[in-house]
Amino acid sequence: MNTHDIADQLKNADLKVTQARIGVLELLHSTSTPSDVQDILDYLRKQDISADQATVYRILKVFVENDLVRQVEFNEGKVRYELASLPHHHHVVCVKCGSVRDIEECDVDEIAAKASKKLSFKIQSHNLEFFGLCRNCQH
Amino acid sequence: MNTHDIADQLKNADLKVTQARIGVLELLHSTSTPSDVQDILDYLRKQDISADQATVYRILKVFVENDLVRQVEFNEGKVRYELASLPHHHHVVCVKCGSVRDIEECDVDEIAAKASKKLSFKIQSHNLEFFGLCRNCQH
DNA sequence: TTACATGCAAATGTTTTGCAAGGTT
DNA sequence: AACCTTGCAAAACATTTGCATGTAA
Repeated sequence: MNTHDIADQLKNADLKVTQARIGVLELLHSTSTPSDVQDILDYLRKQDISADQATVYRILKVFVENDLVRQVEFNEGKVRYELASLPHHHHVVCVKCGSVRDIEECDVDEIAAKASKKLSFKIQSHNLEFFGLCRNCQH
Repeated sequence: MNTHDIADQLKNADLKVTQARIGVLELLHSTSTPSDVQDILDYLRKQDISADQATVYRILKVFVENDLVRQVEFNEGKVRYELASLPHHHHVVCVKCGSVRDIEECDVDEIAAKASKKLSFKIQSHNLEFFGLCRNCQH
């Protein structure tokens, strides 16, 4: 995904194309582990874009509202962000070293459908995270 | 669950029995929605126990380490806590009004087993939260 | 008595907001 | 030009830490 395609992604969502927004999407496109705000600020600084933290939070808010990114949490007391366009998946987080792996399989929709009916909820999304020890940290 | 039983719960975990710890467990026993730290502070104040916030965080840390409570997050940028002794379940969170309902069914273990094998992870726990609109907020 | 738990205060980390200035369309 | 986006500064909220004091066992 190059800068031009990313700009299109923004235009399609009726969002103005700015350096900071492009930078945020670039980072999220380039990594598989969901990024937190600090990751994003560090990346932007390296790219000489250096957006303010308030700007990054506002960008992420707009992106979530426009379904460009999703929020994810790993029990850290802070929110992480990943592209909403990623194929649906879940995460396995190592509680010791923090490494993250993806899981492609997801049979959660059935559970969601049942719950939706039973509770009269209109379910829009779900988060599923696994916690444990990665291969290295098991010793 | 009365105060005596809660004290036993602490003794079984080799933890000293204090008013603040009893209070925290009392609250978590009394509600089905996972509590955040502010909920806990408010509850303790009402009970004239009034623990300091640092104390509450330390209590929760010890409780998590001793498997008395679990951490849960609803994409709020903060951690919530619920009893680990609750039957395994998941949550449905209304993104508009914040109301929370429980789901008892859980077929996630199969997914976990597969992923565990594939990634050589030793999976210890998982969080699954659904987000959507409750019956009232759909209009 | 002894080890652990707490209070207080301060620091650190995360997220939000107001307002003026700047940039995109 | 009009509207949206950003920077800056400050505030609000969430979490952690050091150290002296208090308390359960």
